[in-house]
Amino acid sequence: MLVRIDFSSDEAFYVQLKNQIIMGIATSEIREGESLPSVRDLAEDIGINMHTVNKAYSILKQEGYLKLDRRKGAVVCLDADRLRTIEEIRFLLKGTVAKALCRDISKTELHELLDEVFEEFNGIRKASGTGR
Amino acid sequence: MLVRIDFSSDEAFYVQLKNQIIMGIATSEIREGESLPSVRDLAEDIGINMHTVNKAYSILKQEGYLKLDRRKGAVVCLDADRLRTIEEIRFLLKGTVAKALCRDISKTELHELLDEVFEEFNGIRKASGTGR
DNA sequence: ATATTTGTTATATTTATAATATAACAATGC
DNA sequence: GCATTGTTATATTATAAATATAACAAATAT
Repeated sequence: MLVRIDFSSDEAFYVQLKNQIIMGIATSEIREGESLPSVRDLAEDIGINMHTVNKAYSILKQEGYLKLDRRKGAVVCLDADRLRTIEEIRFLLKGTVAKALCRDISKTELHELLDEVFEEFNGIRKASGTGR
Repeated sequence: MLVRIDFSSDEAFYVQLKNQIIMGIATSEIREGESLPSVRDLAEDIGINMHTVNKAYSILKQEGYLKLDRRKGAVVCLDADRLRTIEEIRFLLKGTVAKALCRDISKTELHELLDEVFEEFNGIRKASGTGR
């Protein structure tokens, strides 16, 4: 899977990496059971330090996106409990809605934008046997 | 308007302040044309440095939430162009949808969550003559 | 069996950013 | 005139990010 670090961004490298991996899982670019490159390989590939990659992997493990297996490496394994995820999403939406309200963007418009973003994902997502 | 800094949070003070002010505008706790306390007063009130408050105000000014007037102080003034805001919201939604897809949270569920968050805001928001 | 690669941990250093501390300036209000 | 406003400048401290080596145990490969 393709990863690119923006070295001029104000976002921390490990955050960029973490988000791109989540995006990769969401678009089925990388699927459940599949492995990511080793921390050393990926670090070499994208031009950052091994520990920075390790930090991203560790957080993704803690947040329930990866399982770190000695034989298979970093394996995509989505086993977080739904309730906590829903609370996280509610929190994210709260910030988004706040900004929308400040700009007189209506509830309807937000729903439309949400649909558009979903359409965007459907365009990128690859066919899958799992239904995800 | 009420502001409280969580000193044990991992979020930077100026980010906490910035988000709480945006939340305050969204809930009409503070309205367009109204002023925030001076950087020195607010800093004193919430127990942080003047420059940290100034940083939050400056960013809010740059992002089109405040206008800094010498006579009135930091005045709420929402004049950002809609297109850029919509792009920002689309970006935020993209991240949220990605996480939702990883957890098998459906489009319908997200729409429902969005409605719930709106309901939450409607509960908090105070009546206003402007329609905001 | 030996060598290599894996995740993982430890320690140290450098760099960047956040936060604080004083100080000062020009413009405004009282 | 005097206090307060946003604003800028400079310096220091504290924290976090990023890098650099190194090492260990477990697993894989040769």
